[in-house]
Amino acid sequence: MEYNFQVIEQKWQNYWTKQQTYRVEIDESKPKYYVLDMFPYPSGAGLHVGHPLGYIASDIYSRYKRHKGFNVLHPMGFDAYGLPAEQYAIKTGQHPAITTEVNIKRYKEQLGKIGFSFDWNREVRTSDPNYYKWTQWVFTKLFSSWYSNGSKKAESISMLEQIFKLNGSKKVDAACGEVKNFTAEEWKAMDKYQQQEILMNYRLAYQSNTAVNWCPALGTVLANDEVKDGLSVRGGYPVERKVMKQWSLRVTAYAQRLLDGLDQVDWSDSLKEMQRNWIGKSVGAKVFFKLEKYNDSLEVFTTRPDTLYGATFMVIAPEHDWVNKLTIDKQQQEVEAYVKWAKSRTERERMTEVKKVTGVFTGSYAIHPFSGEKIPIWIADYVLMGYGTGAIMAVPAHDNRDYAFAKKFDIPIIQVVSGGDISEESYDAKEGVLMNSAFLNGLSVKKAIGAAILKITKLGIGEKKINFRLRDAIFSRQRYWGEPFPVYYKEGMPYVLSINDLPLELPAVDKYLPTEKGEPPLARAKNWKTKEGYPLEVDTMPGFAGSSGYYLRYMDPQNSKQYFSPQAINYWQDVDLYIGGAEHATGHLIYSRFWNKFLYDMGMVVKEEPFKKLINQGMIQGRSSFVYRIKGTSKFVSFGLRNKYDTQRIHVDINIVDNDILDIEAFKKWQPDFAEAEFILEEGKYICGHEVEKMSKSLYNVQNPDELIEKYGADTLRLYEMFLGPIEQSKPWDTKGIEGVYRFMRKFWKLFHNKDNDFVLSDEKATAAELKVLHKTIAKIENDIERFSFNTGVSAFMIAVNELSDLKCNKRAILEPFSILIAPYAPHIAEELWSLMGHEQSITLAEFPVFNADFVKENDFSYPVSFNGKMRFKLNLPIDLSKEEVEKAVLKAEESQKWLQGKTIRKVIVVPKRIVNIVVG
RNA sequence: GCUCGGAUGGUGGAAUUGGUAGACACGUUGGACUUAAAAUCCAAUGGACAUUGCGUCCGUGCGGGUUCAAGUCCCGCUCCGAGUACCA
Repeated sequence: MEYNFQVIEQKWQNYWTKQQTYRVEIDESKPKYYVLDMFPYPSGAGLHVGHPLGYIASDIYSRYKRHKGFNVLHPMGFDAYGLPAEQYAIKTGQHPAITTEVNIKRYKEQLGKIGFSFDWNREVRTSDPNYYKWTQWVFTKLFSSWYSNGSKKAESISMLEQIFKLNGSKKVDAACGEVKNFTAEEWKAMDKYQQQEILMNYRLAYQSNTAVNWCPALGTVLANDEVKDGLSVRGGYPVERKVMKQWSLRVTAYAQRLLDGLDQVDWSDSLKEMQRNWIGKSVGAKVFFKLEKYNDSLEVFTTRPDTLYGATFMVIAPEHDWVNKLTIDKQQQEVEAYVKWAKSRTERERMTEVKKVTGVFTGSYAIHPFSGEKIPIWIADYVLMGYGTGAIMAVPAHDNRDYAFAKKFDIPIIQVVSGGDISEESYDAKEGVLMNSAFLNGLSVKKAIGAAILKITKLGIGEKKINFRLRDAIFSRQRYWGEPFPVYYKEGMPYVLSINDLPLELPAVDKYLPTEKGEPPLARAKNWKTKEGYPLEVDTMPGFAGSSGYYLRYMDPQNSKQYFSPQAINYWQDVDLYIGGAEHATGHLIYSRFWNKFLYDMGMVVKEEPFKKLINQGMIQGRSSFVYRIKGTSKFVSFGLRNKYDTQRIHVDINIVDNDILDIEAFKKWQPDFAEAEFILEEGKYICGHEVEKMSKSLYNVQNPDELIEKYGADTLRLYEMFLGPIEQSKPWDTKGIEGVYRFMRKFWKLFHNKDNDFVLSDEKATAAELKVLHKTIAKIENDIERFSFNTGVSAFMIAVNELSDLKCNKRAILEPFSILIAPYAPHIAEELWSLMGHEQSITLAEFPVFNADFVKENDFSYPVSFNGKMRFKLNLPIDLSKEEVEKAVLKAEESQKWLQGKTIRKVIVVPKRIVNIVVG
């Protein structure tokens, strides 16, 4: 039989489905291994060749681990909530669930054709009530928890209520919002409403007033990238900063643990660094500056308490609570105008116009805590309300932003650290010796920081403080297509539903738009209230809600009583290998870790970090093709001649270009405009130009996997995607090279077949040469898979098949183990050959061949002999010669004489089994 | 600006610990087979010089350095990619 991949692949895909080959259950007799892919959002466009890259790699690894005796959990599911389906629903009125269902079906078909070893019994979809029941449930748990800095973990709110009842708030060290201290008596005297208000400041899922980009015309909150120049990208309506009541998750409570956990995981340095920057820990001090006119102090955060004597002014953010309090009458108008202007700017604008220095004087002064001098308080939008206290002490000599501000508004600049020329620019480095700083003079920066903190602590005007850049995650969306919050309101206070009332299913609505009053779409639902008649929350959860804990649900996906059973978590523990795109570095991968740490505190999961090893697959870029039209004509000129004319470069569909040569007839048919096209050719061909760009429909460079599978088969596609290059590297897709892999597949097939294409294997004993090829390859493949070097693995197969072909080897003793080696990469052909060899069970169950070093032992080593570092010739020598013997043999060798002639030997370096280098002069 | 990656033939890439640079493919060229094409097979293929052969020199973004030996280590640059952005 010919290598008929279409028949073979169909046959085995059916077999796997029918036999449930990849179904996996807890099996205490085997070690577990959990391989996870980042689950996809099922978009309407389907998969392109870039999507399966990571899935193929993880599939190879999963299959390999199975051959190695592991019980492998390798599931797949869908991140099914998302904006595109909702937008489509708004446009067409079709329920997003229907769109999503259709898209998922298409995704599963496409995935099925590539031959993945997913256990589809464990599929999860975030939009499935049986799944989001547990997303909602975790939310209720977060709502009922607070974070104790003392025990460094989440504790229950009822415990906190007990503490308040007994001791008041004084001794509670919690990650919380701003709360005024109260005594036990005061607590007991409060009414339920007041108590709930206070508890809200402690909950890990809490409601607070948060500034958002509100677009009244669209009736929704927009993300930063949905706003441009103060207008909505969609529709161009005005957008304003508005404070709204929003649910948030107190991710910041876990900042330190999120940072510490990075030391325990096997992730790339760049990814860990990204997370560290995102968490943004900075160590410094909080310092209170007394106000001149009030018996009150302004709190600031600084990382440079050593430069306190250089503080010549203070700045508060335009949103700061004390703007009114600090503004004197004379400045009133100016301040109001400035604050209004600052508020009209979106965060994005403020970011992009970094260089613009703006600000206004309040007219008030603070008192310098050390020198007692008056220093002016300004308002400027380079100070952000969201970080630190929204107020700073400005040290223009040693901070470039303060410097620019002081220069513009003519504020004194006092140098307090030696080094740098203050007349030109600020000196920000943390190096030098203190000056102009009274008791700190002469100290190094490092020592001065300590001394300054000691002093402010003694004076009771501040203390050491750690700040994080990380912000709590806003968890509310005014959208339809997301998880409903399991929350109802009683007398205006939010309460969560009990587990018996979950899932709270997404209700039907007549339209997927906000109401006329500007409420979110859920407000349109009929009877959107509890049994008791209390109104339910109308916001929904964001995209990252469902993806934060999906890896846990795969462990026990059908459990209707629990998120997952204790047996399941005790067996599967955590994800051993996680493969996905780097775009989730700071979103999903922070939220998931937070989610997991919370569940860890609850005693529900057994590992504090969910993802042991993580690999970021690179992007597959497109390779666009171009034609060159002479401007104003319908004449097209070939690539090499394009500079002789005034041309316009036009993207052309890569499907009508082969090896940069344009299919002219297909081009004419491609678009009506080109039907009458004329061509100026080179050597009778139209050569296209090319460039690497992102893969996109609009650039006509999208390669769809279905077409390639149709033409070459899934095994070839799998091999080729791996052969393209290292998994973590971005690389252009180029269909050309797939032919080489396809040739290899047929060559491999031919090893098992004679000239007439009959399946023939010999049972003769394998020769030493054949065994050497096999075992060399076993070692190489094993090593390459273990270090995730899948591209070199493919070339090792090619080398082995080339060598076995040269040896005319068709021996079962070699080809049987070889089939197992290749099975993780090319499972269909491996199954087919395996069954032709007479096996009745799937090759999936076969044990990985064991490497035997005896078969690859060499008697000789071909020494490269260098003179002054330049390789001149090779000399075959017995492998066990000593250094001295090698040296002797090399110097005696005929080829050496030419290089030694008339020279003195200065040194001879012999590295056994590596190299010989002779230094002559 | 800051942080993290990266740069090797015409192309994708290999070289795992400092030890033969360019594995394996693609493409190209030539040849075999064929009426012809496809498929297949064989050979050549980093550059320059020399081609009568042995060959010789140069070569991993650029400039230095360490070393018997550098694609790999160190210092200084250039360019490209990703992330982030007034974080006090």
